[in-house]
Amino acid sequence: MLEKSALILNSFLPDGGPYRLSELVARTGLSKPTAHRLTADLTRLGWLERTGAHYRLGAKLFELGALVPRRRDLRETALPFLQDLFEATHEIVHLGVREGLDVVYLERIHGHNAIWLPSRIGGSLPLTCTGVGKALLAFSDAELTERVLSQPLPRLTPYTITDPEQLRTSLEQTQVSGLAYEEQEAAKGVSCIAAPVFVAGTAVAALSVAVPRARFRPAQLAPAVRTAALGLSRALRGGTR
Amino acid sequence: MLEKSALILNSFLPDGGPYRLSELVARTGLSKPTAHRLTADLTRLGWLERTGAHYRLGAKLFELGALVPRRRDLRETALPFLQDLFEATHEIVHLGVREGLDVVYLERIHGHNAIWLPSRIGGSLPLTCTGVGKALLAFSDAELTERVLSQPLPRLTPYTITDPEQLRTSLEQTQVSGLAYEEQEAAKGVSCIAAPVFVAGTAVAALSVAVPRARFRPAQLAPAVRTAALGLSRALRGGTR
DNA sequence: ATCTTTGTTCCATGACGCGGAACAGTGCGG
DNA sequence: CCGCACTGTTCCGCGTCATGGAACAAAGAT
Repeated sequence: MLEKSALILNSFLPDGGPYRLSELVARTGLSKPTAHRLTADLTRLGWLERTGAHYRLGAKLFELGALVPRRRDLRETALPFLQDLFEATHEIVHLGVREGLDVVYLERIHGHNAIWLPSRIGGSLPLTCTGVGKALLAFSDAELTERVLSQPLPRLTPYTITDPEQLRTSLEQTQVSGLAYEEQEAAKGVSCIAAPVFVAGTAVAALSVAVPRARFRPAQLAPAVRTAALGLSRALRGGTR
Repeated sequence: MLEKSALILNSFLPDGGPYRLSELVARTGLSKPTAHRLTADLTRLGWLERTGAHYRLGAKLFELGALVPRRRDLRETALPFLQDLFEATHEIVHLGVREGLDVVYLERIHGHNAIWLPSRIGGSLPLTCTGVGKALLAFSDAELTERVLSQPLPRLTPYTITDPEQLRTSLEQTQVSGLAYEEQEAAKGVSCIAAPVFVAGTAVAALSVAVPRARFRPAQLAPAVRTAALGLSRALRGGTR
């Protein structure tokens, strides 16, 4: 019952629908009457919304999701630093954390005419081909790095690094510089520079700036990203101090 | 089963816990074994998280909540305008929509040393004592206004307007000016100016700037808020045009 | 050390979730 | 205009699994 409801709701990942009843049946493997009854129940609870034949995730989930402490608290204290970074660069700014072998984005702010990127708030991407992901991976347990490098590296663009050794040297470079670079590995034509956020010696998050390749100027961006990451690290350590 | 799970999750509103099992039992009215079993199930699904004796809302809800189309789409197209408004003012910027007799906040951005406000992303406040709420109410059906005015107006501060006639004239003023003012009605020491966002003649959202009373300069803020609201209106109407 | 509160396990009962099947509504193509 | 295919909805008998009282264990409190 609960598990079947979770099947339905999870079938909206990663892009949120909308889906018709028969599509949900196909995606979940539930029987038609069961899916029908459950979608009706979920709609009454506000977890789904129905317009005509189309089901979408419901507003109640938005309210609950915004309260999730592990996400909300970090996002809240990070926001001023993300704003600083945006104001300094006027490029797309990300905040992300690690979840298993993926990065989950907690925040993503941008201005007008923002270029397309696969990153979404609440969405996940591989650690291996994103700026935020590489910053997190470079400062995680060596054990995790080995696990990631030992399996095939997912490819998002023709420029995605899929050779483990090449990725390893890239990670080693960020370990010495404290900055992760990513060039067209997640989206064609866009490069990215990221820095980890440390609390008690472990990288708990990372933030990044994504820039169209044409106007990618690492020398300008690096100090801004590093400054924001250090500021956030300090804020997380010391409370409001 | 589903309903009881919803009882548990909803009992985390409005501030997200954490709660112990016995607190959840008290908040939901469920029996102890049932609550125990359901929290275990919800934890397996990632809808709750447990650290020691404390339950919190889980990361899966954050992922699902971020996908809710009715919230995500509006937030996404509004963000650049909210950034403009923040950059112009460096004060707390809100985006909200109406949900019943409340306003629900979709976005809330701020810088360092932000003052305290009761508004939270995903949280709701009365339409009657918030800038965003008054902007929405002033441009809704007269029927809704009458319904709101006919019942006792909730009070958040000593300055909250609780006299229906006083609120009515305030709403009439915003109808002619296109701007809603709120002075210490939601939080002591903070004033707010808001403007509605129109699509096809109806106010679908509103955005606002909240400012410490000491440096509240309406003449500076009004054009910025109005400009952002008009820009967002146009963007919602015309797509990317 | 005793009492109180909280968390966990067990189990007999029966409520209700389940899905096959049959029906109704919708849209498409001939 | 009619039939066909598909989707959505209702029905209902079966059997599963959720339910909560009770008893037990663990953790604080006095």
